[in-house]
Amino acid sequence: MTLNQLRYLVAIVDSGLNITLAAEHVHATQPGLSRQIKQLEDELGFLLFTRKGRSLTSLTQAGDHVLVHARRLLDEAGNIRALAANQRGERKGRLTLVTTHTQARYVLPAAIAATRREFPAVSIRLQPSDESEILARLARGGDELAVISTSGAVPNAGVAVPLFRWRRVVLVPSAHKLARRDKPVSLRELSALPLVSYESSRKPESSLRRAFDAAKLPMQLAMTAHDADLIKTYVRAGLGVGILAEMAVSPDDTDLHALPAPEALPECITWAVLPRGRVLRDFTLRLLRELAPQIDSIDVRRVAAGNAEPAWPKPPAWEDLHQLPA
Amino acid sequence: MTLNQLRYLVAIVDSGLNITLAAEHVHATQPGLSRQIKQLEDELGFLLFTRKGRSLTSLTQAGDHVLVHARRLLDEAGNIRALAANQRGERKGRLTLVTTHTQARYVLPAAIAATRREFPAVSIRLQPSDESEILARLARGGDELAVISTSGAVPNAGVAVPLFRWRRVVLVPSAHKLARRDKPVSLRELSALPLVSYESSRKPESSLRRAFDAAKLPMQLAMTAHDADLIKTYVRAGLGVGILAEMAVSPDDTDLHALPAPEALPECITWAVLPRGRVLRDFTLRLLRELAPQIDSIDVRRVAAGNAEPAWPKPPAWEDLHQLPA
DNA sequence: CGCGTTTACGTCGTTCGTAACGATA
DNA sequence: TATCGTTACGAACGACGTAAACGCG
Repeated sequence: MTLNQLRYLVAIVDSGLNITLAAEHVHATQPGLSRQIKQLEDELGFLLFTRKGRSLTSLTQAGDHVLVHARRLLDEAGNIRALAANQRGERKGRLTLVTTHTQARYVLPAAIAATRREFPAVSIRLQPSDESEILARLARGGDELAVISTSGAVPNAGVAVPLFRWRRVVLVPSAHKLARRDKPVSLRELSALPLVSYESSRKPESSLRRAFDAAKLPMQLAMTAHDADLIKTYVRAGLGVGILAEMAVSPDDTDLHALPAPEALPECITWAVLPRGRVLRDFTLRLLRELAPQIDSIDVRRVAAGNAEPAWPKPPAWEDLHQLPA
Repeated sequence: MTLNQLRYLVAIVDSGLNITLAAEHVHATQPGLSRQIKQLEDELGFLLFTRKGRSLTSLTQAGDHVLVHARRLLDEAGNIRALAANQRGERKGRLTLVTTHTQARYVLPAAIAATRREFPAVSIRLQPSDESEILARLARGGDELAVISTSGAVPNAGVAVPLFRWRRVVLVPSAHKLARRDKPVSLRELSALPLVSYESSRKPESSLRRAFDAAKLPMQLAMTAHDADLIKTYVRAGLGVGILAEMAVSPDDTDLHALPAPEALPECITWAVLPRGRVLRDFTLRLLRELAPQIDSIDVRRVAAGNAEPAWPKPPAWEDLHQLPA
């Protein structure tokens, strides 16, 4: 059993049992992987894969168990390497962060820019992903950091660090009658209007939907999109009233008007989620500090390593974080 | 970075920074270890050890961090090997269990004998250890299983499985006046007598001591020992009244008489403590089943692997477990 | 026939043990 | 001088890549 054999094992699984593809991912040749897997199977004394003819069809049950431990083992190897890179002040590396479109488009750019200014040699890859897939991806390993929002609840995966609080806004074209309102919009008023919002609002557990349900009011979803820009576009087109995150309205949107959402729509929190037990590179911490200045980096390291229980300060409101610089 | 390099690293640390000694432990030569460590240091880019002249004086701070992850990594490698051994029905192996004298002498023999009958090729090593050191040893890894007692509280290390409940007995020579008593002994009566008990009774947190403190009665410890047999010997010699675990009285002790301890002395629980996240060999589970028939082996596997929260049945009383066979 | 896996073969690198050397208390 | 770590050397093994063969759709 060698580190490489285990690396090959997970590479093959992560490549959908295609050894040739896996070989490219690990920068090796296909026969090399085939042989190492066979040797590993010989050593362990049972088959890791079920085979049909010459190709792999699935993991055996035992192989599945081995895989779990192999991933953890390789995680620790990665931790040692990260530790070492930090120790010798290595300033280059890769930072994969998986998040939703709104975060990627409106929240992260400034923070990423600042991080890259300090670590120009770090290659940052942004992995846009569906709400539901993000935490699964993180659990599978490979990604360093997820940024997601919830309506208050702590995400139950990895180590969740609360970054900031934010509210929704009601977005209408400047010509819309609501644009000339000074008193807040009520949920009842919204109920009468066609709404344009995020795809996730379709889910029954969505906090938007739950707010309407709680008030026993119907909700008319005219259309949904994954993407705040699309929502704006359709609001401009007069398709309906936009409901979206306050971070997504920019001063450039002069043809649109944003109103505070009804109180009945709960405040949301944006979280950074780190894989549990992972050693963070310095630049990851740097990015985190940029996103949430109130967080102590030492604490993050301790909690992420599993050496302390989380006790985070209450996250500031997005508005407060971004009023001064604007 | 290879598995061997990390193995050598922990071997050297566990051998007190003596490379020659470590080399014997891992069945390799001393120059081999020296070189591999040097290569590892080269690859990581910093020193793992501080050196004075040619010999190692301590781990560097970074080395200490690496060590933590190296141990976890090797644990996972061990898990894979254990998994494989189970999978192919391997019936030989090693089971190191660390425990106190009373457990080793009076509780474990029957269970170990039964396990060895089923797994004759398994070499079981019993590691007697001080109460306080047991959990530390377990955390350091290497041992598969600890068996310890508490007065109710769940040991806060690894995965604790409650095996059985037991009470203390008051042990006197047959000629002692207490031997002809039929009503229970009170704490007040004991308070007037010189006691012979376990070494651990000297600690302020000992449940024996706390019982006396709670009753505001003085406690006279005539002598203490680690060892139930020694306690019996000194009880025979008339040094005082023995206070010991009910498991430690055997029917052969015809010259001694055991009375139930006062109600004020709380019931104790004997626990099996498993390292968290470890894959258990079949024979380890077999031993556990022998010690605590009420425990479901599948549950133990799940909880030990960290895939479930513990929900153990209430452990039976030692007396009930052993009345029928006796 | 093309895709993907296995088998065959030769090379290169690496690890390891033996043995000699060096430093230290 | 005994103990422990480092350096030197040579042998053996093992991993890897190239190239060709094999099955399956």
